[in-house]
Amino acid sequence: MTRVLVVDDDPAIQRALGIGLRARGYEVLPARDGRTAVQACEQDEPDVVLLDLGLPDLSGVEVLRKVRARNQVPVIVLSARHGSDDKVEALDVGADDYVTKPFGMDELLARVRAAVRRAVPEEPPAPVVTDAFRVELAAKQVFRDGGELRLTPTEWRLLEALVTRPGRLVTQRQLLMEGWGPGYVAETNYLRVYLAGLRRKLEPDPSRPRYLITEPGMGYRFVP
Amino acid sequence: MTRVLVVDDDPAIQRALGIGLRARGYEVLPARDGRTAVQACEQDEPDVVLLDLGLPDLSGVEVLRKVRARNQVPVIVLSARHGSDDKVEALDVGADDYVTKPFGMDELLARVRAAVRRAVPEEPPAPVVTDAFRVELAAKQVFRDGGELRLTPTEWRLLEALVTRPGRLVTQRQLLMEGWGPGYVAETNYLRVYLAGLRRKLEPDPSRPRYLITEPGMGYRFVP
DNA sequence: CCTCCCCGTTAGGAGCGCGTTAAGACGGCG
DNA sequence: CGCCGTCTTAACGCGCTCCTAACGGGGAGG
Repeated sequence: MTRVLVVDDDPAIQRALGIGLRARGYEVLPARDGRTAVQACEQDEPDVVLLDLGLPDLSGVEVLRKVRARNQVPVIVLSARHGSDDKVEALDVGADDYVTKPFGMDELLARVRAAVRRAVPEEPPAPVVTDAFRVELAAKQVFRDGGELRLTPTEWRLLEALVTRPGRLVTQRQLLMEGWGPGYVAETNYLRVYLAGLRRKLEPDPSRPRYLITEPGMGYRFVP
Repeated sequence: MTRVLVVDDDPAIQRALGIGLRARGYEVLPARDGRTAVQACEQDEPDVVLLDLGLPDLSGVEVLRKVRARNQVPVIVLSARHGSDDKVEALDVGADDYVTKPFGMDELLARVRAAVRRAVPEEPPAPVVTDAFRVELAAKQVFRDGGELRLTPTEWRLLEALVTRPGRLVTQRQLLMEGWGPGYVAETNYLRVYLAGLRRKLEPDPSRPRYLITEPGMGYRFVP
Protein backbone atom coordinates (compact mmCIF):
# COMPACT_ATOMS: atom_id res chain seq x y z
CA MET A 1 0.00 0.00 0.00
CA THR A 2 1.20 3.52 -0.74
CA ARG A 3 2.19 5.45 2.35
CA VAL A 4 1.74 9.21 2.55
CA LEU A 5 3.43 11.30 5.22
CA VAL A 6 1.25 14.34 5.94
CA VAL A 7 3.16 17.16 7.62
CA ASP A 8 0.92 19.95 8.89
CA ASP A 9 0.36 21.52 12.29
CA ASP A 10 -3.28 22.39 11.60
CA PRO A 11 -5.48 19.58 12.98
CA ALA A 12 -8.30 20.49 10.59
CA ILE A 13 -6.09 19.99 7.55
CA GLN A 14 -4.61 16.84 9.02
CA ARG A 15 -8.08 15.48 9.42
CA ALA A 16 -9.31 16.49 5.97
CA LEU A 17 -6.27 15.07 4.21
CA GLY A 18 -6.33 11.96 6.31
CA ILE A 19 -9.91 11.20 5.40
CA GLY A 20 -9.49 11.96 1.71
CA LEU A 21 -6.33 9.92 1.35
CA ARG A 22 -7.50 6.95 3.36
CA ALA A 23 -10.72 6.86 1.35
CA ARG A 24 -8.56 6.29 -1.73
CA GLY A 25 -6.66 3.47 -0.13
CA TYR A 26 -3.55 5.32 0.98
CA GLU A 27 -1.94 4.72 4.33
CA VAL A 28 -1.55 8.02 6.14
CA LEU A 29 1.24 8.91 8.56
CA PRO A 30 0.58 12.19 10.36
CA ALA A 31 3.30 14.57 11.60
CA ARG A 32 2.70 17.89 13.32
CA ASP A 33 6.13 19.46 13.24
CA GLY A 34 9.32 19.41 11.25
CA ARG A 35 11.35 17.34 13.66
CA THR A 36 9.02 14.37 13.69
CA ALA A 37 8.55 14.75 9.94
CA VAL A 38 12.25 14.31 9.26
CA GLN A 39 12.37 11.42 11.66
CA ALA A 40 9.36 9.74 10.07
CA CYS A 41 10.94 10.12 6.65
CA GLU A 42 13.82 7.85 7.46
CA GLN A 43 12.06 5.47 9.82
CA ASP A 44 8.76 4.84 8.13
CA GLU A 45 9.90 5.20 4.53
CA PRO A 46 6.82 6.91 3.09
CA ASP A 47 6.21 6.81 -0.66
CA VAL A 48 5.32 10.49 -0.87
CA VAL A 49 5.37 13.48 1.50
CA LEU A 50 2.85 16.30 1.74
CA LEU A 51 4.66 19.16 3.44
CA ASP A 52 3.12 22.33 4.79
CA LEU A 53 5.57 25.23 4.80
CA GLY A 54 4.30 26.92 7.96
CA LEU A 55 5.51 24.66 10.73
CA PRO A 56 6.04 25.59 14.38
CA ASP A 57 9.62 24.45 14.84
CA LEU A 58 11.55 24.34 11.58
CA SER A 59 10.89 26.21 8.37
CA GLY A 60 9.46 24.11 5.60
CA VAL A 61 12.48 24.69 3.45
CA GLU A 62 14.67 23.44 6.26
CA VAL A 63 12.65 20.27 6.54
CA LEU A 64 12.88 19.80 2.81
CA ARG A 65 16.64 20.12 2.86
CA LYS A 66 17.04 17.59 5.66
CA VAL A 67 14.74 15.13 3.99
CA ARG A 68 16.49 15.51 0.66
CA ALA A 69 19.85 14.94 2.29
CA ARG A 70 18.81 11.41 3.17
CA ASN A 71 16.15 10.33 0.82
CA GLN A 72 14.73 10.60 -2.70
CA VAL A 73 11.10 10.46 -1.65
CA PRO A 74 8.86 12.79 -3.69
CA VAL A 75 7.76 15.86 -1.73
CA ILE A 76 4.69 17.95 -2.53
CA VAL A 77 4.71 21.32 -0.80
CA LEU A 78 1.45 22.79 0.48
CA SER A 79 1.40 26.49 1.17
CA ALA A 80 -1.00 29.33 1.82
CA ARG A 81 1.38 31.83 0.26
CA HIS A 82 0.80 32.68 -3.36
CA GLY A 83 4.10 34.48 -3.67
CA SER A 84 6.32 33.40 -6.48
CA ASP A 85 9.51 33.52 -4.41
CA ASP A 86 8.39 30.82 -2.02
CA LYS A 87 7.57 28.50 -4.86
CA VAL A 88 10.86 29.07 -6.55
CA GLU A 89 12.80 28.46 -3.36
CA ALA A 90 10.91 25.31 -2.46
CA LEU A 91 11.20 23.86 -5.93
CA ASP A 92 14.88 24.65 -6.14
CA VAL A 93 15.63 23.09 -2.79
CA GLY A 94 14.15 19.86 -4.10
CA ALA A 95 10.38 19.88 -3.88
CA ASP A 96 8.70 17.91 -6.62
CA ASP A 97 5.55 19.97 -6.69
CA TYR A 98 3.94 22.99 -5.12
CA VAL A 99 0.23 23.38 -4.38
CA THR A 100 -1.32 26.58 -3.11
CA LYS A 101 -4.02 26.54 -0.47
CA PRO A 102 -6.90 26.39 -0.77
CA PHE A 103 -6.71 23.40 -3.09
CA GLY A 104 -9.26 20.83 -4.23
CA MET A 105 -8.88 17.32 -2.94
CA ASP A 106 -9.18 15.99 -6.47
CA GLU A 107 -6.27 18.05 -7.65
CA LEU A 108 -4.14 17.08 -4.71
CA LEU A 109 -4.86 13.42 -5.25
CA ALA A 110 -3.96 13.75 -8.91
CA ARG A 111 -0.66 15.37 -7.99
CA VAL A 112 0.01 12.63 -5.49
CA ARG A 113 -0.61 10.03 -8.17
CA ALA A 114 1.70 11.89 -10.55
CA ALA A 115 4.43 12.08 -7.92
CA VAL A 116 4.18 8.40 -7.06
CA ARG A 117 4.16 7.45 -10.73
CA ARG A 118 7.36 9.41 -11.35
CA ALA A 119 9.13 8.08 -8.30
CA VAL A 120 12.17 5.96 -8.95
CA PRO A 121 11.28 2.36 -8.28
CA GLU A 122 12.99 1.33 -5.07
CA GLU A 123 15.18 -1.69 -5.08
CA PRO A 124 13.41 -4.96 -4.43
CA PRO A 125 13.56 -6.36 -0.92
CA ALA A 126 16.04 -9.16 -0.36
CA PRO A 127 14.74 -12.71 -0.59
CA VAL A 128 14.17 -14.55 2.68
CA VAL A 129 16.09 -17.80 2.77
CA THR A 130 16.04 -20.70 5.20
CA ASP A 131 17.52 -24.16 5.02
CA ALA A 132 14.21 -25.50 3.80
CA PHE A 133 12.72 -22.86 1.52
CA ARG A 134 13.24 -19.48 -0.10
CA VAL A 135 10.71 -16.64 -0.26
CA GLU A 136 10.99 -14.02 -3.01
CA LEU A 137 8.97 -11.09 -1.72
CA ALA A 138 9.24 -9.03 -4.90
CA ALA A 139 8.24 -11.77 -7.31
CA LYS A 140 5.75 -13.28 -4.88
CA GLN A 141 7.25 -16.72 -5.27
CA VAL A 142 8.27 -19.50 -2.93
CA PHE A 143 10.84 -22.17 -3.78
CA ARG A 144 11.60 -25.41 -2.05
CA ASP A 145 14.08 -28.05 -3.13
CA GLY A 146 14.68 -26.02 -6.27
CA GLY A 147 11.07 -26.23 -7.39
CA GLU A 148 8.51 -23.48 -7.14
CA LEU A 149 5.45 -24.20 -5.07
CA ARG A 150 2.06 -22.59 -5.41
CA LEU A 151 0.43 -20.69 -2.60
CA THR A 152 -3.12 -19.43 -2.59
CA PRO A 153 -3.55 -15.66 -2.17
CA THR A 154 -4.58 -16.03 1.46
CA GLU A 155 -1.66 -18.29 2.22
CA TRP A 156 0.66 -15.79 0.62
CA ARG A 157 -0.66 -12.86 2.64
CA LEU A 158 -0.11 -14.76 5.86
CA LEU A 159 3.35 -15.95 4.92
CA GLU A 160 4.32 -12.44 3.88
CA ALA A 161 3.08 -11.03 7.18
CA LEU A 162 5.20 -13.52 9.09
CA VAL A 163 8.31 -13.52 6.96
CA THR A 164 8.69 -9.74 6.83
CA ARG A 165 8.99 -9.72 10.62
CA PRO A 166 11.60 -12.41 11.11
CA GLY A 167 11.93 -13.63 14.69
CA ARG A 168 9.18 -11.32 15.88
CA LEU A 169 5.87 -12.44 17.29
CA VAL A 170 2.93 -11.59 15.04
CA THR A 171 -0.33 -11.51 16.96
CA GLN A 172 -3.42 -13.35 15.83
CA ARG A 173 -5.08 -9.97 15.46
CA GLN A 174 -2.37 -8.72 13.12
CA LEU A 175 -2.49 -11.84 11.02
CA LEU A 176 -6.25 -11.72 10.72
CA MET A 177 -6.06 -8.06 9.78
CA GLU A 178 -3.55 -8.68 7.00
CA GLY A 179 -5.12 -11.85 5.76
CA TRP A 180 -8.79 -11.02 5.91
CA GLY A 181 -9.13 -7.41 7.01
CA PRO A 182 -10.86 -5.88 9.99
CA GLY A 183 -14.09 -7.59 10.99
CA TYR A 184 -12.41 -10.98 11.07
CA VAL A 185 -10.16 -10.33 14.06
CA ALA A 186 -12.13 -12.85 16.12
CA GLU A 187 -11.95 -15.74 13.66
CA THR A 188 -8.86 -17.35 15.08
CA ASN A 189 -10.18 -20.51 13.53
CA TYR A 190 -9.00 -19.42 10.09
CA LEU A 191 -5.46 -19.07 11.33
CA ARG A 192 -5.28 -22.66 12.47
CA VAL A 193 -6.55 -23.90 9.13
CA TYR A 194 -4.23 -21.78 7.01
CA LEU A 195 -1.15 -22.19 9.17
CA ALA A 196 -1.66 -25.92 8.82
CA GLY A 197 -1.68 -25.46 5.07
CA LEU A 198 1.50 -23.40 5.09
CA ARG A 199 3.28 -25.92 7.29
CA ARG A 200 2.26 -28.75 5.02
CA LYS A 201 3.86 -26.93 2.12
CA LEU A 202 6.91 -25.43 3.81
CA GLU A 203 7.96 -27.42 6.85
CA PRO A 204 10.20 -30.48 6.46
CA ASP A 205 8.14 -32.15 9.19
CA PRO A 206 4.73 -30.43 9.33
CA SER A 207 3.76 -32.15 12.56
CA ARG A 208 6.76 -30.61 14.29
CA PRO A 209 7.15 -27.09 12.94
CA ARG A 210 10.57 -25.52 12.86
CA TYR A 211 10.00 -22.24 11.02
CA LEU A 212 6.37 -21.33 11.65
CA ILE A 213 6.10 -21.47 15.40
CA THR A 214 2.91 -21.22 17.47
CA GLU A 215 2.90 -18.91 20.45
CA PRO A 216 -0.09 -20.22 22.41
CA GLY A 217 -2.69 -17.61 23.16
CA MET A 218 -0.74 -14.92 21.32
CA GLY A 219 0.01 -15.61 17.72
CA TYR A 220 2.73 -17.02 15.45
CA ARG A 221 6.38 -16.38 14.77
CA PHE A 222 8.67 -16.99 11.81
CA VAL A 223 12.07 -18.29 12.94
CA PRO A 224 14.72 -18.14 10.16
CA MET B 1 22.27 22.21 -23.53
CA THR B 2 18.80 21.62 -22.16
CA ARG B 3 16.15 21.71 -24.85
CA VAL B 4 12.64 22.96 -24.12
CA LEU B 5 9.75 22.34 -26.47
CA VAL B 6 7.24 25.17 -26.09
CA VAL B 7 3.78 24.29 -27.38
CA ASP B 8 1.42 27.27 -27.57
CA ASP B 9 -0.57 28.85 -30.37
CA ASP B 10 -0.40 32.35 -28.89
CA PRO B 11 2.55 34.18 -30.51
CA ALA B 12 2.85 36.55 -27.54
CA ILE B 13 3.33 33.71 -25.12
CA GLN B 14 5.70 31.95 -27.49
CA ARG B 15 7.76 35.09 -27.60
CA ALA B 16 7.73 35.72 -23.86
CA LEU B 17 8.66 32.17 -23.00
CA GLY B 18 11.26 32.02 -25.71
CA ILE B 19 13.01 35.12 -24.41
CA GLY B 20 12.83 34.06 -20.78
CA LEU B 21 14.10 30.58 -21.43
CA ARG B 22 16.84 31.54 -23.84
CA ALA B 23 18.08 34.17 -21.37
CA ARG B 24 18.65 31.32 -18.90
CA GLY B 25 20.58 29.30 -21.40
CA TYR B 26 17.88 26.93 -22.61
CA GLU B 27 17.46 25.97 -26.20
CA VAL B 28 13.87 26.61 -27.28
CA LEU B 29 11.89 24.63 -29.84
CA PRO B 30 8.58 26.30 -30.70
CA ALA B 31 5.45 24.47 -31.81
CA ARG B 32 2.13 26.11 -32.58
CA ASP B 33 -0.19 23.11 -32.73
CA GLY B 34 -0.55 19.61 -31.41
CA ARG B 35 0.48 17.76 -34.53
CA THR B 36 3.87 19.42 -34.85
CA ALA B 37 4.32 19.13 -31.10
CA VAL B 38 3.95 15.35 -31.17
CA GLN B 39 6.25 15.18 -34.16
CA ALA B 40 8.87 17.36 -32.48
CA CYS B 41 8.73 15.19 -29.39
CA GLU B 42 10.02 12.16 -31.19
CA GLN B 43 12.30 13.85 -33.69
CA ASP B 44 14.03 16.49 -31.61
CA GLU B 45 14.01 14.69 -28.28
CA PRO B 46 13.47 17.70 -26.02
CA ASP B 47 14.43 17.47 -22.35
CA VAL B 48 11.20 19.06 -21.16
CA VAL B 49 7.90 20.12 -22.75
CA LEU B 50 5.76 23.15 -21.92
CA LEU B 51 2.30 22.35 -23.19
CA ASP B 52 -0.61 24.75 -23.52
CA LEU B 53 -3.95 22.99 -23.27
CA GLY B 54 -5.85 25.26 -25.67
CA LEU B 55 -4.52 24.23 -29.05
CA PRO B 56 -6.20 24.69 -32.42
CA ASP B 57 -6.07 21.13 -33.75
CA LEU B 58 -5.84 18.54 -30.97
CA SER B 59 -6.89 18.80 -27.37
CA GLY B 60 -4.02 19.19 -24.97
CA VAL B 61 -4.88 15.92 -23.30
CA GLU B 62 -4.73 14.19 -26.65
CA VAL B 63 -1.28 15.57 -27.31
CA LEU B 64 -0.19 14.46 -23.87
CA ARG B 65 -1.39 10.94 -24.50
CA LYS B 66 0.39 10.67 -27.81
CA VAL B 67 3.60 12.03 -26.36
CA ARG B 68 3.45 9.70 -23.39
CA ALA B 69 2.90 6.77 -25.68
CA ARG B 70 6.37 7.27 -27.08
CA ASN B 71 8.64 8.60 -24.39
CA GLN B 72 9.12 9.72 -20.82
CA VAL B 73 9.96 13.38 -21.39
CA PRO B 74 8.66 15.57 -18.54
CA VAL B 75 5.63 17.64 -19.53
CA ILE B 76 4.52 20.79 -17.75
CA VAL B 77 1.00 21.80 -18.67
CA LEU B 78 0.16 25.49 -19.01
CA SER B 79 -3.47 26.44 -18.83
CA ALA B 80 -5.72 29.43 -18.37
CA ARG B 81 -8.36 27.29 -16.75
CA HIS B 82 -8.41 27.21 -12.96
CA GLY B 83 -10.84 24.34 -12.85
CA SER B 84 -9.85 21.34 -10.81
CA ASP B 85 -11.07 18.78 -13.34
CA ASP B 86 -8.69 19.88 -16.04
CA LYS B 87 -5.76 19.57 -13.69
CA VAL B 88 -6.79 16.13 -12.53
CA GLU B 89 -7.26 14.87 -16.05
CA ALA B 90 -3.96 16.26 -17.29
CA LEU B 91 -2.01 14.90 -14.35
CA ASP B 92 -3.59 11.50 -14.64
CA VAL B 93 -2.86 11.24 -18.32
CA GLY B 94 0.78 11.72 -17.50
CA ALA B 95 1.59 15.40 -17.02
CA ASP B 96 4.36 16.07 -14.55
CA ASP B 97 3.13 19.47 -13.46
CA TYR B 98 0.35 21.95 -14.04
CA VAL B 99 0.75 25.72 -14.00
CA THR B 100 -2.16 28.14 -14.23
CA LYS B 101 -1.95 31.29 -16.30
CA PRO B 102 -1.02 33.92 -15.52
CA PHE B 103 2.20 32.66 -14.00
CA GLY B 104 5.45 34.31 -13.08
CA MET B 105 8.47 33.52 -15.18
CA ASP B 106 10.46 32.78 -12.03
CA GLU B 107 8.01 30.15 -10.92
CA LEU B 108 7.88 28.57 -14.33
CA LEU B 109 11.64 28.41 -14.53
CA ALA B 110 11.77 26.83 -11.10
CA ARG B 111 9.27 24.21 -12.19
CA VAL B 112 11.28 23.56 -15.33
CA ARG B 113 14.39 23.06 -13.23
CA ALA B 114 12.50 20.71 -10.92
CA ALA B 115 11.19 18.72 -13.86
CA VAL B 116 14.58 18.38 -15.49
CA ARG B 117 16.21 17.44 -12.20
CA ARG B 118 13.65 14.68 -11.64
CA ALA B 119 13.96 13.28 -15.13
CA VAL B 120 15.33 9.79 -15.15
CA PRO B 121 18.46 9.43 -17.23
CA GLU B 122 17.00 7.06 -19.76
CA GLU B 123 18.80 3.99 -20.94
CA PRO B 124 18.06 2.22 -24.20
CA PRO B 125 15.56 -0.51 -23.34
CA ALA B 126 16.96 -3.88 -24.31
CA PRO B 127 14.76 -6.14 -26.43
CA VAL B 128 13.08 -8.98 -24.56
CA VAL B 129 13.68 -12.30 -26.23
CA THR B 130 12.21 -15.72 -25.58
CA ASP B 131 12.31 -18.94 -27.53
CA ALA B 132 8.97 -18.11 -29.06
CA PHE B 133 8.92 -14.36 -29.63
CA ARG B 134 10.88 -11.14 -29.40
CA VAL B 135 9.62 -7.83 -27.99
CA GLU B 136 11.26 -4.57 -29.06
CA LEU B 137 10.31 -2.14 -26.32
CA ALA B 138 11.78 0.90 -28.05
CA ALA B 139 10.20 0.26 -31.44
CA LYS B 140 6.98 -1.08 -29.96
CA GLN B 141 7.13 -4.16 -32.12
CA VAL B 142 6.72 -7.87 -31.54
CA PHE B 143 8.24 -10.54 -33.76
CA ARG B 144 7.47 -14.21 -33.93
CA ASP B 145 8.93 -16.76 -36.31
CA GLY B 146 10.72 -13.92 -38.04
CA GLY B 147 7.53 -12.08 -38.94
CA GLU B 148 6.16 -9.07 -37.16
CA LEU B 149 2.75 -9.44 -35.59
CA ARG B 150 0.26 -6.71 -34.89
CA LEU B 151 -0.94 -5.91 -31.40
CA THR B 152 -3.77 -3.55 -30.55
CA PRO B 153 -2.80 -0.58 -28.36
CA THR B 154 -4.37 -2.15 -25.30
CA GLU B 155 -2.67 -5.45 -25.91
CA TRP B 156 0.63 -3.64 -26.19
CA ARG B 157 0.21 -1.78 -22.91
CA LEU B 158 -0.49 -5.02 -21.11
CA LEU B 159 2.38 -6.89 -22.71
CA GLU B 160 4.73 -4.04 -21.90
CA ALA B 161 3.59 -3.97 -18.29
CA LEU B 162 4.33 -7.67 -17.98
CA VAL B 163 7.51 -7.88 -20.01
CA THR B 164 9.26 -5.01 -18.28
CA ARG B 165 8.99 -6.91 -15.00
CA PRO B 166 10.32 -10.29 -16.04
CA GLY B 167 9.64 -13.05 -13.55
CA ARG B 168 7.79 -10.71 -11.23
CA LEU B 169 4.14 -10.98 -10.40
CA VAL B 170 2.12 -8.05 -11.73
CA THR B 171 -1.11 -7.56 -9.83
CA GLN B 172 -4.45 -7.28 -11.55
CA ARG B 173 -4.68 -3.79 -10.14
CA GLN B 174 -1.37 -2.78 -11.66
CA LEU B 175 -2.31 -4.18 -15.02
CA LEU B 176 -5.67 -2.43 -15.03
CA MET B 177 -3.99 0.81 -14.04
CA GLU B 178 -1.50 0.60 -16.88
CA GLY B 179 -3.91 -0.70 -19.46
CA TRP B 180 -6.98 1.39 -18.74
CA GLY B 181 -6.13 3.85 -15.98
CA PRO B 182 -7.57 4.33 -12.51
CA GLY B 183 -11.32 3.83 -12.33
CA TYR B 184 -11.05 0.45 -14.03
CA VAL B 185 -9.23 -1.32 -11.24
CA ALA B 186 -12.29 -3.49 -10.61
CA GLU B 187 -12.81 -4.67 -14.18
CA THR B 188 -10.83 -7.86 -13.90
CA ASN B 189 -12.99 -9.06 -16.75
CA TYR B 190 -10.95 -7.09 -19.25
CA LEU B 191 -7.78 -8.82 -18.17
CA ARG B 192 -9.15 -12.24 -18.96
CA VAL B 193 -10.26 -11.16 -22.40
CA TYR B 194 -7.02 -9.45 -23.33
CA LEU B 195 -4.69 -12.02 -21.83
CA ALA B 196 -6.51 -14.58 -23.92
CA GLY B 197 -5.77 -12.44 -26.96
CA LEU B 198 -2.10 -12.08 -26.12
CA ARG B 199 -1.75 -15.78 -25.55
CA ARG B 200 -3.39 -16.54 -28.87
CA LYS B 201 -0.81 -14.37 -30.57
CA LEU B 202 2.28 -15.19 -28.55
CA GLU B 203 2.07 -18.61 -26.95
CA PRO B 204 3.06 -21.70 -28.91
CA ASP B 205 0.15 -23.51 -27.25
CA PRO B 206 -2.35 -20.89 -26.08
CA SER B 207 -4.32 -23.39 -24.05
CA ARG B 208 -1.21 -24.24 -22.02
CA PRO B 209 0.55 -20.91 -21.43
CA ARG B 210 4.29 -21.02 -20.97
CA TYR B 211 5.26 -17.32 -20.90
CA LEU B 212 2.18 -15.48 -19.70
CA ILE B 213 1.31 -17.25 -16.49
CA THR B 214 -1.80 -16.77 -14.38
CA GLU B 215 -1.39 -16.41 -10.66
CA PRO B 216 -4.92 -17.15 -9.46
CA GLY B 217 -6.44 -14.44 -7.36
CA MET B 218 -3.42 -12.19 -7.70
CA GLY B 219 -2.41 -11.33 -11.23
CA TYR B 220 -0.15 -12.44 -14.06
CA ARG B 221 3.53 -13.09 -14.58
CA PHE B 222 5.85 -13.06 -17.59
CA VAL B 223 8.31 -15.95 -17.43
CA PRO B 224 11.23 -15.55 -19.88
C1' DC C 1 -8.27 -37.49 37.82
C1' DC C 2 -11.27 -34.43 35.60
C1' DT C 3 -12.29 -30.26 33.05
C1' DC C 4 -11.56 -26.50 30.18
C1' DC C 5 -9.11 -24.00 26.74
C1' DC C 6 -6.49 -23.74 22.78
C1' DC C 7 -4.51 -25.76 18.88
C1' DG C 8 -4.14 -29.10 14.88
C1' DT C 9 -6.49 -31.74 11.39
C1' DT C 10 -9.89 -33.10 8.15
C1' DA C 11 -13.68 -32.89 4.95
C1' DG C 12 -17.36 -31.05 2.25
C1' DG C 13 -20.23 -27.51 0.15
C1' DA C 14 -20.74 -22.81 -1.60
C1' DG C 15 -19.16 -19.38 -4.38
C1' DC C 16 -15.63 -17.02 -6.70
C1' DG C 17 -12.28 -16.49 -10.31
C1' DC C 18 -10.58 -17.86 -14.74
C1' DG C 19 -10.82 -19.03 -19.73
C1' DT C 20 -13.56 -18.75 -23.66
C1' DT C 21 -16.72 -17.08 -26.99
C1' DA C 22 -19.62 -13.95 -29.28
C1' DA C 23 -22.31 -9.98 -30.16
C1' DG C 24 -22.96 -5.06 -29.97
C1' DA C 25 -20.93 -0.23 -29.34
C1' DC C 26 -17.66 2.93 -30.65
C1' DG C 27 -14.50 5.60 -33.38
C1' DG C 28 -11.28 6.44 -37.17
C1' DC C 29 -10.76 6.58 -42.05
C1' DG C 30 -11.81 6.57 -46.69
C1' DC D 1 -22.14 7.64 -45.22
C1' DG D 2 -20.26 2.95 -44.91
C1' DC D 3 -16.47 -0.05 -43.64
C1' DC D 4 -13.18 -1.96 -40.58
C1' DG D 5 -10.69 -2.74 -36.43
C1' DT D 6 -10.82 -2.17 -31.53
C1' DC D 7 -13.01 -2.03 -27.28
C1' DT D 8 -16.69 -3.21 -24.09
C1' DT D 9 -19.94 -6.25 -22.11
C1' DA D 10 -22.46 -10.44 -21.10
C1' DA D 11 -22.94 -15.35 -20.55
C1' DC D 12 -21.41 -20.07 -19.49
C1' DG D 13 -18.76 -24.07 -17.64
C1' DC D 14 -15.31 -25.61 -14.76
C1' DG D 15 -11.81 -25.90 -11.32
C1' DC D 16 -10.23 -24.32 -7.16
C1' DT D 17 -10.09 -21.47 -3.13
C1' DC D 18 -12.32 -20.23 0.83
C1' DC D 19 -15.24 -20.80 4.61
C1' DT D 20 -17.23 -23.58 8.14
C1' DA D 21 -18.09 -27.19 11.34
C1' DA D 22 -16.73 -31.06 13.84
C1' DC D 23 -13.48 -34.01 16.24
C1' DG D 24 -9.23 -35.23 18.71
C1' DG D 25 -5.09 -34.13 21.41
C1' DG D 26 -2.41 -31.87 24.88
C1' DG D 27 -1.36 -28.83 28.62
C1' DA D 28 -2.71 -26.21 32.77
C1' DG D 29 -5.29 -25.75 36.70
C1' DG D 30 -8.43 -27.31 40.19
